[in-house]
Amino acid sequence: MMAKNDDAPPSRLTSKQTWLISQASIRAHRLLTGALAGVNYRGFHYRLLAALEEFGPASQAALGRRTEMDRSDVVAALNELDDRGLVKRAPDPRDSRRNVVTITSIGRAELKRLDDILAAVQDELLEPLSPSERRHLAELLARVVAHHTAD
Amino acid sequence: MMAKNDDAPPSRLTSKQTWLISQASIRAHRLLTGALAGVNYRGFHYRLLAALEEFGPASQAALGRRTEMDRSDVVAALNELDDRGLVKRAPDPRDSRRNVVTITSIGRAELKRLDDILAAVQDELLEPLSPSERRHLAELLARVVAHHTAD
DNA sequence: CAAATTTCAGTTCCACTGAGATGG
DNA sequence: CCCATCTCAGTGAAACTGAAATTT
Repeated sequence: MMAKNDDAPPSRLTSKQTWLISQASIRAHRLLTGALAGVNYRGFHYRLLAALEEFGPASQAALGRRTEMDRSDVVAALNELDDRGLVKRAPDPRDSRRNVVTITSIGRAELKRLDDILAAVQDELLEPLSPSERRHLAELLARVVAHHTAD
Repeated sequence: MMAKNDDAPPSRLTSKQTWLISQASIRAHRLLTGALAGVNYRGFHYRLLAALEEFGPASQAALGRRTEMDRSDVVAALNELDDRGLVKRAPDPRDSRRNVVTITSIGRAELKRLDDILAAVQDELLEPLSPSERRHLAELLARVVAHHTAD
């Protein structure tokens, strides 16, 4: 007997906004991790570099809060960035419990390179949408996210 | 020294659609798993019941394809549904490699109950959006997802 | 003494892989 | 012989937990 098309998901799922968001997120995640893996980075590397470049030197605990990473994972990720010379760690003279983490000039250059790569990912993800539709999507999502974000 | 607000994510992230989608997906996932956990279900239970109710009795392999679940996980999830009397498994008389899985009347009743719960979740997730905005969001996401879905 | 930071080691959860048994 | 199915056991990654050491 011929193989039927037995891989279509049930319409109960496909009609739900939660499902659409989840599917879109899976696709976005794939594009993103794929693009970063191509240049030997992971998402949290970018998040850490972005936080350091925007807010300046910070403790590891503060970086964890900003990037929503676990304290243990921050340690490991910073080890890797340190090994590549993208960040520097130094003891905080004002609070010796802390390390002050600073982005290096190499780190800034790499961040710029990653910016370009991620911009291309945004473009690829939203290819079927017009510029105004992309803005509208972002605005709607931002309102949903803000509404469910506790302060 | 006063604690600064050191938990805001970098704008490099918050401005990216991939980030917004991912954040929205995390929120949606939380609402969904929370609501289902409240009545002792998991997402894949609903997906399996929905597939069975829409497409009729199916083999476990086919269910795995439809619900995008791993073959191993389908086995475990069906064991649970079977234990609760929501599905029945019987050997396929036409192909004895297969089990034919059928939803029971109890299963249908439970699916209805879950439908109501999930409808409430959609509503809660999209609370800040008007009906027409919700439709627009769904339409934009559907186009993005379709574009990145291989046939 | 209570709280915060860095770090390591261990746990838990999930998705997936491999392989055996059965059968088409 | 090759492929599909069901099942279980095991692997590996990711996020988190606990606790120790240090300092505020």
